[in-house]
Amino acid sequence: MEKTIGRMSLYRRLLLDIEKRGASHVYSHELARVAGIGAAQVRRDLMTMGFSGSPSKGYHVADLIGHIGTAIDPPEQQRVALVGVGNLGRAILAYFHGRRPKLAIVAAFDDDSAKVDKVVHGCRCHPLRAMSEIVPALDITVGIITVPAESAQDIADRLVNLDIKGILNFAPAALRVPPGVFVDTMDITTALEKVAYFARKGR
Amino acid sequence: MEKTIGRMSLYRRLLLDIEKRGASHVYSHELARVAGIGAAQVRRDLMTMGFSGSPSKGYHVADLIGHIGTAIDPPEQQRVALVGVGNLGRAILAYFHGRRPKLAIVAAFDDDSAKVDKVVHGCRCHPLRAMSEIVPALDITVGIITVPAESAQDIADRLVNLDIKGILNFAPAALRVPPGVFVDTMDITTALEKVAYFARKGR
DNA sequence: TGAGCGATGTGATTCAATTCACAATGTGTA
DNA sequence: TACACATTGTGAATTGAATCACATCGCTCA
Repeated sequence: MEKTIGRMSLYRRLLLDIEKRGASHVYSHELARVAGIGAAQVRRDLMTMGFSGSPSKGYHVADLIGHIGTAIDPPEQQRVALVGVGNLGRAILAYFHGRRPKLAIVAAFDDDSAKVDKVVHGCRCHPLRAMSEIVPALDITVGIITVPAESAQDIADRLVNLDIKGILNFAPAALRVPPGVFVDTMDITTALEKVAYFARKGR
Repeated sequence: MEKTIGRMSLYRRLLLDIEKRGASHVYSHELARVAGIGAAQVRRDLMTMGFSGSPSKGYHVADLIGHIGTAIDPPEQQRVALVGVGNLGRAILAYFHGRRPKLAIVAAFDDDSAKVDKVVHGCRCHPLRAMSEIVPALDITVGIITVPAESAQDIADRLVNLDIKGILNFAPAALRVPPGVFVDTMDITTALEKVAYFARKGR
């Protein structure tokens, strides 16, 4: 079901597009085509999420968008901290700045004195030591790790101690966390090596 | 087997660390622990790659590093183009700059006139129209897409026409490419939404 | 030398994700 | 109304990854 959740966010983006084009209904095979997957996959996903369409009209676009929202959006604002204000950290701050009111990066942390107390893309940068105060105060439940591999585990441990429940990790390191904390690692180096490999070998 | 290839790159990083600490051999359960997975998984992966250890000594670290290298590294330099020199594009250029001689980003493309002909983190930025000349001239086989979602499919089509065989896509869009072209999409928004979801709901 | 121990290598199994295939259903048409 | 059609919803089959479990091997030590 984890994969299904991941696709919901994609479906919603595609549906917003479709809605903008003025269509009120969409067939599973249409949504599948733009999502680049099979129609059965789409129907299975929507079934898993408890959404029904009607035979011969398909799925009601606006309803489905709403349904996805209630299923995957936080009911009220969910707050995120970003640790490591390097190039990648700044890119992520820039990307999310003001984009999702419901899912906002509200604090950044970095020990580089050139960055501390600066406001980067709408987000103030604090020293690492301030984490233990700011994370609980702002009720932050998700962390984004964009520090070098060597410090990633240490940062993860500290975030876990501060009761963070989800981590999006960009460091090329396998984080170990206790059960109950969800981690997704996006390892860009590994991804590029994999793409390069299959570009050479095929499949 | 795609997953196995993806883990090889991780194993190598961990093994380099282990080697640095002076160990000449490593057990599957040790490697598994630092990789955050099961020991059987590690053995299965190494078996898939045709590497053998010895019972009671484990795997020879230096040999294994070498074996992984010949398995997943390009025999000679493989060249990569990056399209879209925004915040994320720059972060990726900075990260890979000079890091992998065998897998080098050798050209960047962007139509923003403030960027064209500038050298960004060791990589010259060309206008998009120059792609059709530069990509074949430099024998580039892999593309990284860091443009907004709207233009991602267009860029992918152009790269495919220029005979690129692998694409690492950061745009939140499902790219459609002909068979024989490998695509990996790293959708940061979707990933963050997924992490936020499981941070709230658990598992 | 040979018995015991702790690894590896791997067939068999489990588990999850995807795809198939078709009965059930709503819509349009005559 | 009744029929034909295209689509949904979903059990069943398939695929693929991860895990289990154990026969086998190589050291070590008595």
